[in-house]
Amino acid sequence: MKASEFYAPTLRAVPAEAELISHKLMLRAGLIRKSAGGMYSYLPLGWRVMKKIMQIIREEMDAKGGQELMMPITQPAEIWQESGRWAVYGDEMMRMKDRHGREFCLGPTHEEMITSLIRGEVNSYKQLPLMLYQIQNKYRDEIRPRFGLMRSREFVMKDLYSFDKDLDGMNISYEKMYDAYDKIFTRCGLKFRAVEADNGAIGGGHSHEFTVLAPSGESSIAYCESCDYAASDEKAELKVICAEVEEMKPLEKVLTPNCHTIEMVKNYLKVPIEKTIKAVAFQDDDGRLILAFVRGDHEVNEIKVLNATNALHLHMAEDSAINEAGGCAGFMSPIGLKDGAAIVVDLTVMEMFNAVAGANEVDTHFINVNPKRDFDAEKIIVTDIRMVQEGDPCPHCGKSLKMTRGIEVGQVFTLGNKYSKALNATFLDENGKEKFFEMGCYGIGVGRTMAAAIEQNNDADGIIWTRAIAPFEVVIVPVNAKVPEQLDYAEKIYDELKNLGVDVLLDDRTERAGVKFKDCDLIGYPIRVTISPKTLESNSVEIKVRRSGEIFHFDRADCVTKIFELLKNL
RNA sequence: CGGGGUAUAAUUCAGUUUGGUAGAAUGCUUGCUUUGGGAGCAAGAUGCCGUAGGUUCAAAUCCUAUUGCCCCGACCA
Repeated sequence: MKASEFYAPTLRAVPAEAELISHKLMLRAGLIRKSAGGMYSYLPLGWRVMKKIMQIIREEMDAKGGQELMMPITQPAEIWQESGRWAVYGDEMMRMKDRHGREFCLGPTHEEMITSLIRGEVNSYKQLPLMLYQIQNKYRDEIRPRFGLMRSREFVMKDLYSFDKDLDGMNISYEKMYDAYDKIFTRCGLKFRAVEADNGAIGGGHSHEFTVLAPSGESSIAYCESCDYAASDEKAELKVICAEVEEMKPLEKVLTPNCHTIEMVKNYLKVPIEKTIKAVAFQDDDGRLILAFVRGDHEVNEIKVLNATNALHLHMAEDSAINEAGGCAGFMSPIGLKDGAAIVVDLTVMEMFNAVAGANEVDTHFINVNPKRDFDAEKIIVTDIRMVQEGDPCPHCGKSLKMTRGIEVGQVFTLGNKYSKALNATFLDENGKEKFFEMGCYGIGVGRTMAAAIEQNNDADGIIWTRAIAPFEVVIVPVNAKVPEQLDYAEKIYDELKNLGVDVLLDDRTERAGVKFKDCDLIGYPIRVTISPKTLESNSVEIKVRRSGEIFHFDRADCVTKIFELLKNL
């Protein structure tokens, strides 16, 4: 490809709409343009990257036995009504009617579609397992689209669905996909983690989110550097932290005037924060009071509290509800509460000795609280309800966990028979017995993967592509394309590289050298080959590696081979 | 849906307070010079001042409504 004929409009000024580095660079480098909130055109340069990522995905899907197909974007309401999700999906679904008034939606996902396609056609265990996928636009009318391709309303997604005859088969399919995802994101040159996720209401199986590590990401994760454990902050399991065993002293009430925060209590009583017990009061939708207790330096994880109490939603409790239960805001204690409130105590709290806790009276705290002795075991729920913190021990290997932020680029999920059951999709097993398919679904956000790659690989000058997904692997720059010797020389190297199968761009534009260099850095081609009067004179070429900034001078005779070798490590 | 911001040239932004002929830089076109890190000189083209009402002799500017976009939050997974 010749740059003089290639449509790659770069911008000098940073568009005002972009906040995120990757978003700014995608606009400046001419990869994408916005048409409406959360809707983007992919320009030739951006689409080249998308196609390379899709190709990697296809190769890895096919390697696991996946078969590509293509389903309609527009889906009839009936199948969604059948699964019960037409009503549930809400405003996030883009809906429309045809001229006859029939209802349709633009597919936010394709479980219903693929299941209705399979049922009736696949009716024997002999046809299983089956893995079908497509790469297609998805539509989700997000409340707040943001960060360019990170959260958009129309986006390219690879979605694969697996069908198995039993749970063992389903788990094998899951493992295959997990492995494929690992290979895909590794090939894309991303630093990522497979993060343990909870699949909530769907239940029954496993779920992992593949998360690219980036400070700008929307999800927060805890991970271990010593083993491969990683989990989202809300899902990270935590082990008990045992305090040193002490002799239990008698429980005692002390006055703590105006000390309604842990910080104040700690300072007033001059005790370390690890010796205090903190209370957080919630109410659920039914008005039930839920009291959560964690160590003073810990934070309550609302999701875990939710799960421990089977509540649907939590909000901060009204003072009146606290008083009714016999408590006192700011001085809450599990000791001496009336029945009715759910009391959830973190595991670590139970291991504390001679601690400080509220006394359910104004300006009063207990000292020498020993939960094992003083809490009424019958009335409390003891479980892990704290939020993970940097330095917490890894549940797998015990080393310190680290916290980071990340971008979720893919997810693998087992569905069991949720959809096959809802849509009555069955087959006959070895015994002639009718069974529901055991399914799994596996998605990758292609645009988000591109954005994440940029987010993770850039500098002040622009993008730094990994060779595998770079729009071009090599760019050849004759510093003055008006000089025939330079252009001829460049064209010969261009042809030779092309013959070797290298994806190469010849920047034959008659721009000044500075403009071309700036564009090269901005767009981020892994290797730049410069042709100038100096290199012509010595019959050589100058090579610049974008990522390292290294500069090499190769003889004309073997430069093509050397460039080819260099590429292998990029 | 709540809070905040914003809308003027292809892009980034002045101009709005105090109403009076639409501005700059970059980009674009043409010519000459220049050619290893976003060149110089000269000549150009480019605007429903988001939209709709209102006030006024006169509105980019004041008033009302409305819409788009950006950020924070809630919601959703």
